Amino acid sequence: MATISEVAAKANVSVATVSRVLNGSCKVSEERRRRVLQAVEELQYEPNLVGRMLRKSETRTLLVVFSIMLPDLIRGIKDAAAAAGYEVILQYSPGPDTDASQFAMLYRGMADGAILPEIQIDRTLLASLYDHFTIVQCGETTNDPQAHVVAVNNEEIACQMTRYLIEQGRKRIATVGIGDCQGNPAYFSRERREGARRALAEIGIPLDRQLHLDVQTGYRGGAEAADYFLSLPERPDAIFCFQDTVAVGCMQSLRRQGVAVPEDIAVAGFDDLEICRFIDPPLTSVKQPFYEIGREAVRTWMIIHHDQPKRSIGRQVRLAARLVLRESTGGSPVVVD
Amino acid sequence: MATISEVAAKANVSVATVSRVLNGSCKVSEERRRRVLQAVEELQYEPNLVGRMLRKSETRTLLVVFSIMLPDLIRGIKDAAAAAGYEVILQYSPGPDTDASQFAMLYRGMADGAILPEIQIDRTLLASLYDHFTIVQCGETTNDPQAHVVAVNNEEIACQMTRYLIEQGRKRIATVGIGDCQGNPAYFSRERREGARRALAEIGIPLDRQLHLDVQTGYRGGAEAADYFLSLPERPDAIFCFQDTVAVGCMQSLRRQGVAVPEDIAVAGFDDLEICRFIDPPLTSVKQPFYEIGREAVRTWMIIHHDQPKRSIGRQVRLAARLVLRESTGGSPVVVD
DNA sequence: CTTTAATTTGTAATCGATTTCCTTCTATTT
DNA sequence: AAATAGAAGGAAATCGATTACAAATTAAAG
Repeated sequence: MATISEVAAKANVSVATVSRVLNGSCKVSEERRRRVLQAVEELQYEPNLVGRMLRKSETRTLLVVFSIMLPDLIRGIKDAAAAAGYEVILQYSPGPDTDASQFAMLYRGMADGAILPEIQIDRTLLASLYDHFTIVQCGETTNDPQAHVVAVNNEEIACQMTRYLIEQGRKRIATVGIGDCQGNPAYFSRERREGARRALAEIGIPLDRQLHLDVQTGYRGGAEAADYFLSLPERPDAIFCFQDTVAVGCMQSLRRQGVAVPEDIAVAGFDDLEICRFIDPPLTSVKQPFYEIGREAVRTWMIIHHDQPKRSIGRQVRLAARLVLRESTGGSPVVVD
Repeated sequence: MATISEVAAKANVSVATVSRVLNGSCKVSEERRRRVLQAVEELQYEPNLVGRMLRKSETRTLLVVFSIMLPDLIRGIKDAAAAAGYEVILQYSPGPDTDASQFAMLYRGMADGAILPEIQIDRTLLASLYDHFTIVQCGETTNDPQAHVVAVNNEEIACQMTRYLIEQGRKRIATVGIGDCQGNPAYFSRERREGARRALAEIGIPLDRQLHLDVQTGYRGGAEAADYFLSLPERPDAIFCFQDTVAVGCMQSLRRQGVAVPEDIAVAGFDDLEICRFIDPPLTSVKQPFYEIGREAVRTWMIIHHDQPKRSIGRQVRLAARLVLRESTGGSPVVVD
């Protein structure tokens, strides 16, 4: 790989001139500019990012730590970052709790800040990240007024979904949320459950503790939830899972035990992953605008990073989601806006 | 974030001494070492990777460009990289063809080399990558003897799967491979198809061109394949898809059109993703040892990078896969080693 | 008690880029 | 033709770490 001095030597100019040609400060004569560009071409020169980062004390790189792969969200992040001249580096953090090791890139100066999509993380660790860097969370929410969050309006859309289930004649409506290792529900689960509670309250049904539990993310968690509900003396007639993978696992376990979906128990999910259309019965879900969430998260990051005095009020963006109705909840399949 | 000079100032030593304490060259007096470690502790100092990379002209970072998310594979890569003292940065490259922009990190000096899991990529681009960097491919294969590849023995295991389908009484066995935008099949598809061909040849059935096609990766490709097969005058009685997502899409389309799986048509997949156990009927598949593939890919990278003269013979590692038999192919569900 | 060897420590160069500062050159004005 | 303003380009500092080399200190040997 060629360096700037090799380009300078080949073009017979100083390194300063090469840098000026490539970075726009346009006080370079046409003749020299041509020579430089030709040398760049011939040597296939690409400026070394490490050198630039060091000199500028800025990496122009965003760290994205994700726990579940949402292609549209990643695309939204990448597109918005590219538009702002930033690189993106991804870190995969499996498991319900994200630990400090995932942020080594941040602490060691390889990124200017981070976007945390759908990440559950210890409050203390999160606070220390906020102290040192610009951090934007998305998907997962929080009640911390200083946090920067981009997410859908969980409570509202969960309320709508629950109302829809009620319209379909369901009365014993269960919910399955996502919890971390210690069994604390994710904050988005609380919001969604609150929406469900509100819809039930509207028709005078109080919250039945038995019908609401939190599991770990993934198919297995859904299967466990189904087994639990089937063990109850009074089974639910609808199960609203706060993630599609959980709903898929739930449906599988119900079917295996001879329970018909949606006839005996309706099942709804959340996220509207592609799999929803490809399982049997197709799964009713909540479509999150993942691409827009990713894009907004980066825009928010840019705003905070450039304009914001440290540790002021958090910026919280809520986007609209919509119901996607399919066969798993009975009724006729439509998309409700 | 503190720098090495701040640590040096606080400990009242030179920066060289701080570096020596932290990098092991152990000729530092106990007294000074203690002072340095205390300053490091108090300032929460973490060496800046950008500075280190520049000085050492080495990033100790691997770029991983992936097109489909395989958690175990990523874990295998991360674990092996960490064991060798390397960082990993992920890049997501959706779509069937990976273009040069995904490798900017490499060309701009942010990584020493790359691992390419399940990546389909233009030969010319790949060759130019091999010219400049240490590259290891995994999952996807190639017939280039200079390439470094870690993968399962596709032909052998596909042959076994096809034999199993034949044992189950199937005779018209179709295959669905993965192709890129131009319709060229991925190399792993060719290998798997050759295995299927061999198994059919063993019982005297010649290859029927009509029964073998390539689609784009994902559920939709599988649905398209199913539609095509159902349009044939003589339908197949088994469909062997070379990716699980394709098989899932295929089954959905078959079911929607009233075709019973496995009674009318058996379906088998490849990869043994978690979803296989959670759809109905559970999907027979080929279990790839993804964690080991990731680990071997990194080990291979290290060997090539440190020992190898440029552009010598490629290192090709083949690992064993095994059949996972479930209801989608009839028969009794078992795992065959 | 000196001389020499061994060990520890600090100074300064280095990696590749950007940018400040200063010099050189050209063009304009009087 | 001289004076001055303005433009263009080069030399050198800078970012944060590592490390070769030189200097300083200590230990060992005579």
